Amino acid sequence: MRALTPKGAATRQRIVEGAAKLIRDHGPANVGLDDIRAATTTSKSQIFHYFPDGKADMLLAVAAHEAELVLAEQEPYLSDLTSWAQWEAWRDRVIARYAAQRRRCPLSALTAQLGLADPAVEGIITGMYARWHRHVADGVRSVRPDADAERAATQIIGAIVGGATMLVATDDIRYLEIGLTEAIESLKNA
Amino acid sequence: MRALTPKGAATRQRIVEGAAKLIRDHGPANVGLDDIRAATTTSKSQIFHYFPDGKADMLLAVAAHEAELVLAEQEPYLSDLTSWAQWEAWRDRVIARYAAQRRRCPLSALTAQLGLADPAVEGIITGMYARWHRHVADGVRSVRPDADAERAATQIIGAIVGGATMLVATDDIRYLEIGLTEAIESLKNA
DNA sequence: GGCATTTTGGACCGCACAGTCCAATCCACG
DNA sequence: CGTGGATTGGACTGTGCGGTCCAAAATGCC
Repeated sequence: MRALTPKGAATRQRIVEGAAKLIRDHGPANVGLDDIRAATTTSKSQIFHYFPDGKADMLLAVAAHEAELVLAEQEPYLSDLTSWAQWEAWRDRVIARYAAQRRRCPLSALTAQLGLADPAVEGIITGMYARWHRHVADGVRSVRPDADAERAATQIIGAIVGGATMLVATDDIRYLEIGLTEAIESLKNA
Repeated sequence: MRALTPKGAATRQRIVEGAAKLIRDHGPANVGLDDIRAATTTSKSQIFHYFPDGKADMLLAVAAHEAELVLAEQEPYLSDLTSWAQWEAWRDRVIARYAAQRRRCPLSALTAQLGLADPAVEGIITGMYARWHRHVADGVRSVRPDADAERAATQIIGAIVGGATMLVATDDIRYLEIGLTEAIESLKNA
């Protein structure tokens, strides 16, 4: 891929963000290139110009964008889980975020839908979870040096993913609220 | 819908089960009517004969079938969580089951993919979760009469769903193992 | 056995949608 | 300015797939 002029880069960006939003709102299965074209005021040729391998190529960029978003949304807390107060601020931020987005959930769209077919997307997802896991495990170590940090991080992330999945499936936020709260609680009492 | 002769009922059943298996293996998005036709040695007209409203109609039957399966797999333990030994047997059964099916997961296919578009399928799913929740809450009450049974059941089911989702996404069983084990553990120490 | 109904086969239709192509325009740089 | 590459518009193509249709075979019923 040759150099991209500022204008080109902006167009590419507009496509990725527009597509990401559509996919979040309607699910990957219900979003066609024409929808993306319409929502981003671009033309077919632009999509294929910036994503030579077509839709799969673009979905890869969307996945990377969304994976970044999932972690970015949790900052600055996620990188600094060094006190119980920070842990609680993080938990509240996560819950508030998911309560707000409700079913438009980048995490669920990524994990449960985008990653299914394409191994490349799968790689992005596992990478995202690895980074997430590392942050949480670091946090565990700083408040509970004696605990099994890997195990605790696995439990906590599992609770969030379960909560997000149930939120999308049943529109009920309690699975996330209770699951995450209890996971942190059990860490405190370890 | 008029009466169905035994032969007709058998064909209908064959279609539902064949479709369910294909969907479990390849995901709803990657299964077409022709695949189902081929896998069940039926013809297009049979599918539309037994499911007049077409694919959506058939997916509804598949969803009901799979929802039944998810709960049936957990029996006889799920209906009789009256001692810690039963709880542990149930936990082991659930983990073994998911470890065996790995990514071919009826629960995830239902929750994260089938239910997205069709409100009728969504109803089946919420009904399934309601039944599941009731069983688990009953179990909690019988071993921990003092605990908040609704809250505990929510936590436990959330952990399983999270574990199943992560199993599909990353092929890692530990999210389920650890999540479910710790959720039950925290119930014991409540 | 004969009539009605259900069941089955498979050709056919139409559309949605990813992907192609080429000509028109914009822009950087000499 | 003028030239070449980047960018854009949009018509067009091919096809995969859900859905329709009708006629033939099997089955149930009296």
